[in-house]
Amino acid sequence: MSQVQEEPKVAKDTKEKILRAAMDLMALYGYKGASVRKIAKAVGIRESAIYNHFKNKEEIFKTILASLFTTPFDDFFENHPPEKDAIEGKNYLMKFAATIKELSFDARNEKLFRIIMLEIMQSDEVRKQFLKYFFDENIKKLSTAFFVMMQHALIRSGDPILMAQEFFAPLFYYRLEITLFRMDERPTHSLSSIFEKHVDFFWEGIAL
Amino acid sequence: MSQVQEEPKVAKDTKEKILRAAMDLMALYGYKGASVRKIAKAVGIRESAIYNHFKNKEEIFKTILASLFTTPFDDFFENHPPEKDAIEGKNYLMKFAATIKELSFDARNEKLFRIIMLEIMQSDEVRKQFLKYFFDENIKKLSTAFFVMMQHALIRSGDPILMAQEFFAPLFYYRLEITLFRMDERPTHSLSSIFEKHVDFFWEGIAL
DNA sequence: CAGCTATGTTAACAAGCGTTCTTTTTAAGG
DNA sequence: CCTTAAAAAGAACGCTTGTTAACATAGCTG
Repeated sequence: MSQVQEEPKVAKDTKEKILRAAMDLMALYGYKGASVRKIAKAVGIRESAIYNHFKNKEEIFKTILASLFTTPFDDFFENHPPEKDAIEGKNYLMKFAATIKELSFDARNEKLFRIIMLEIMQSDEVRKQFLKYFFDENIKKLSTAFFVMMQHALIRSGDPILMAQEFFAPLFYYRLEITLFRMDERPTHSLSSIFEKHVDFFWEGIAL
Repeated sequence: MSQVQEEPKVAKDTKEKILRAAMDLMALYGYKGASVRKIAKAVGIRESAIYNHFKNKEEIFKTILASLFTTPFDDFFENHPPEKDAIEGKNYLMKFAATIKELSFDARNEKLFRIIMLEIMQSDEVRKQFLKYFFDENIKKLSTAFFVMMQHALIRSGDPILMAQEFFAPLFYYRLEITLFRMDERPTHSLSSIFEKHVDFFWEGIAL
């Protein structure tokens, strides 16, 4: 019995340690700056031991990438399908902004965002995924929400996609600002209410 | 006669060639990826000859940086001081957006923007300058414009700084989108009218 | 023309990189 | 206890990196 957990315990442990260390270092120094030796040292093993767990450095990065773009937004739209919940109007937008805000102040998501920003101009894969999530899918879902709001005469009519971009862009902008502030250890508490302010301002501009 | 151009001709020539080559390569591969040897090869000299013109690689980068953040926005606000011209209302915003649009489709500025985005998480100096220009100064000037518009009852009242951020963020977002699209050789002509659309949408939200 | 300075080449350095090979250590199962 | 396989260490490889030193070659200035 116990056929379920057949895998070697320690191995999986260090494999995850490697991924965690690699993620930390890449979030700090980028793909190139996070050398195999530095990663190994952070884990507490020799660099050659890394190759017992990963084919090469790129595979480490690929593995991290795979976890990079999962769930952050999918989760929201699954729990709050625009077709149904967008009726809430401003409240729906507030919930969305609150999600972004949460992510902005979450340590793990901060690391992921850093890696994305560090490699977005270098890695085709990162850029592809970024465009897919941050521009295409996200905007598409949000535009559905605005379309629904228009149908229910909650907001003025117009191009839902443009509206979605206009709504999302400042959120992205503030999120980037927080990350950059934090890198210089500048305080970010003044930015903590900016997401709500954005929704207030935006809603006032579109509400009927 | 011709007393004007007293300086050594060839020297300044190659020094500028080095800067240009370094800028090209750094815009493509980042600071680390643009090795001294690659730069030298692009210029057509040996890597050691570089050190006749610059103390080290970092000095090359610093020199480029110094030219990075000059004038793009300063020019606009000098030619269109918000205290005087913001009376134009929507037209003023349209002019500002047009400037961003121009920069987005200008080859040289594209390179500068790439370098900024590539090094913003790595170089303290780049980040500092970026925050100064793209967030602080820019927003401050724009907020003056909105303040003037409020005084003249062209737009609804509110926090001018928030309004400036809300106006600028989508411009930045679209500009980033264009750069990313172009890296994948995706067409950007569909984005050429987005700046005007943004102004239209935004103005409708704040106009009285 | 001699000499100086600027600019270039050639060669080399120490260090770091990703990766591979061989050997040793560790842990588990029959 | 012995076998076996996994995981780690150690050493080395070929390569690239930034930088320096020694030397050559111009071109201008006296």
